[in-house]
Order: sequence, then C-alpha cells, then structure tokens
Amino acid sequence: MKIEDEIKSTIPLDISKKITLNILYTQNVITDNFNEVLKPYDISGEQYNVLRILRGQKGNPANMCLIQERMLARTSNTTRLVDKLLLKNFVTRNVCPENRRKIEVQITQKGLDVLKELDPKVIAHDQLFSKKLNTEELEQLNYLLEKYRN
Amino acid sequence: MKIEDEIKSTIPLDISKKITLNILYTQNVITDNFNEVLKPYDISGEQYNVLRILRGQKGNPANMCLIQERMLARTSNTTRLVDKLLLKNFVTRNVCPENRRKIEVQITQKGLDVLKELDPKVIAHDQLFSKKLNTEELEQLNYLLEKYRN
DNA sequence: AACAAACACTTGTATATACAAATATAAAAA
DNA sequence: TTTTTATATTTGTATATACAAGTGTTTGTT
Repeated sequence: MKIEDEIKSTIPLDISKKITLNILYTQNVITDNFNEVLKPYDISGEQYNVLRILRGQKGNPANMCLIQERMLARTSNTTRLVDKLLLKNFVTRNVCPENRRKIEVQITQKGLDVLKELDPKVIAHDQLFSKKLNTEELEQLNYLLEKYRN
Repeated sequence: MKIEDEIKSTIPLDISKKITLNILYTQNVITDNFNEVLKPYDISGEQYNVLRILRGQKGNPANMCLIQERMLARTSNTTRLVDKLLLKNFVTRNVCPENRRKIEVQITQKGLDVLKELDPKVIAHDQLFSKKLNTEELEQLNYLLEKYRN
C-alpha cells in the first residue's frame, strides 16, 4: 500500500514528505511486528537491545556508557532498563573495582539462553520484510538510506 | 556513516538485519531532528500530527476514530492527546449532536496559526534529508520502502 | 419493550522516555 | 593538600505509551 493510502492523505504529497512519512511508518510496522515476537518472552524491544549488546561483549562486562552508545535510540534510562533485566536475572550488575564510578553489567546464562531461543525468530522477523526485495534491491535500499541520513 | 559504525557493531551484519537497523536508526534521526523543530512551539510530534489531520479536514470536525486511523503510529491515547491540545486552545471538542457517542474535534484559528508558522520549517526539515538524493534516487527509495513493507 | 451486542470514547495502571538535577568518584589544577 | 573540573551513574518529575477494563450510547434481536 502506498504511504498516502496508509495515512489516508487527502492531498498529494511532495516526494520529500512521502519519504519522511514512509520511513516513520515503516519503522512502526517493523517495531509492532518485533514486539509481537518478543511478547511471549516478556522483554521489551529496548531490553532485547541491551541483552544483544551484552552478548556482543563476549564475556567482558559492559558499563552503562558503553551500553548507551551502542543502542539504536538514545535513551536516558539505561539504569532503569538494566534494573528490569536484573529483576529477571538476565544480567548481573557490580561496581567496577578499578573505577568505582563505573558499573559492570554482564549477561547471565539465563539471558544467553533467552537470546539463543530468540535468535531464529529474530532472523525470521528481519527476513519477513526483506524477502520481498531481491539482493540488488536490498543493497540499493541500504545504500539509499545511508546516503539519505548523512 | 554506515549503520554498523553507528551502532558500533563488533560483527558483520546480514543485509536483512542491516536494513531493519537502518530504518529504525534513520527514523530516530528524523524524529530527533523534528522534535528540535517543534520544541520552540511546545507541542510534541504526535500533537503536531493531530493538528495536521484536523487541518486536513478543511473545516469539517473529526471524531476520535478518524484521528486515530490517520495517525502514523497506532496510539491508544487520542483522548489524552486532544486533552493537551485543548489546554493550549489549539482545538475545540464537542459531543456530536447526531450521535452522542462521538466527539467532534476541530482546529482553532490559533491552531491554524501555529501550523502556518511551522509549515516552512517542516518543509525545510523534510528537505534537509532528501536533498542528499537526486530525484531518481528519491523515487527509488520511496518505491523500495513500499515494496519492503508490503 | 427488554436484552444483548456493537460502537465510540475514557480511564486506570504499569511501564517507558525525556530532561534536568543530584550523587559519588576520579583526575587535574592551584 | 584543597579546590575545581570532569566523568559515570542515579534519581525526580513530567509526559508518553500500551493494554485492559469501564462508561455511556446506539443498534439489532427476540
């Protein structure tokens, strides 16, 4: 469906406007779908993101700053996000002995297990959309998005 | 900047994953920028959206259902969103005499004035990004996003 | 007419997010 | 050494959002 139809626009839209709306709307569709994937596991999209970052650390602890800078969306509540994960025993949290201002956050085995179970579903989610385009189109879309943003 | 660099990914990403992240991240960049545009006017992005929809009604009142279905993001708080606009005298709200279940929401002159002042800034915002692509690339990006989503 | 179902909207609750201020620690400067 | 500045994280407050339940109104069925 064209973006004008999705938002039931009464007037024809400029191409610049169409693209802005299209990106915003497509992101909503992706996020809604992804939340459905996560729902049975009782973690939010942002919580998933933190776990993913922690796994990427391959055993090394991550401090709050590091988590924050690797997240997609700038979030001002890394503390509270980690709190939630701690309650579910998906992470551990300790004061860094070398620099007591820092907090060392690590993913637990339970956290790793949840991610492992989610992995195939996350891949399927990504592909649910991308399978509609061929390889060349996918590369082109990726290229255009980066050019558009920078 | 490539999306892998933006999120400081330690591992190479599959094209499907790159596109998902790219769309999410690009949306964040657009939204952050748009919020900056709106900041001096003390309205949120969602509130702007409602005003835009109401203006599109060209004098006809809109009920809550209509507003909801024309919004980009499905939101469960159209009531509270309209409440906020009412406090600022950007809209009026009345019970529909034909069907007392419905609420008629209309934009006020003050609301129209704010939108008019915002119009050039919103256009500039859209073009800030789209000017990095030529016409052909813009059409292609729009086409690919729609194909990707459907 | 009485009852049930559908509709349009509102409200409560829990959680999320944005922004600014506060706290604690470490490093640098006087 | 004391003071200042920078760094890392937490907390408070206001607002936003998601989801489910609640209220009032209209429509349809018996």
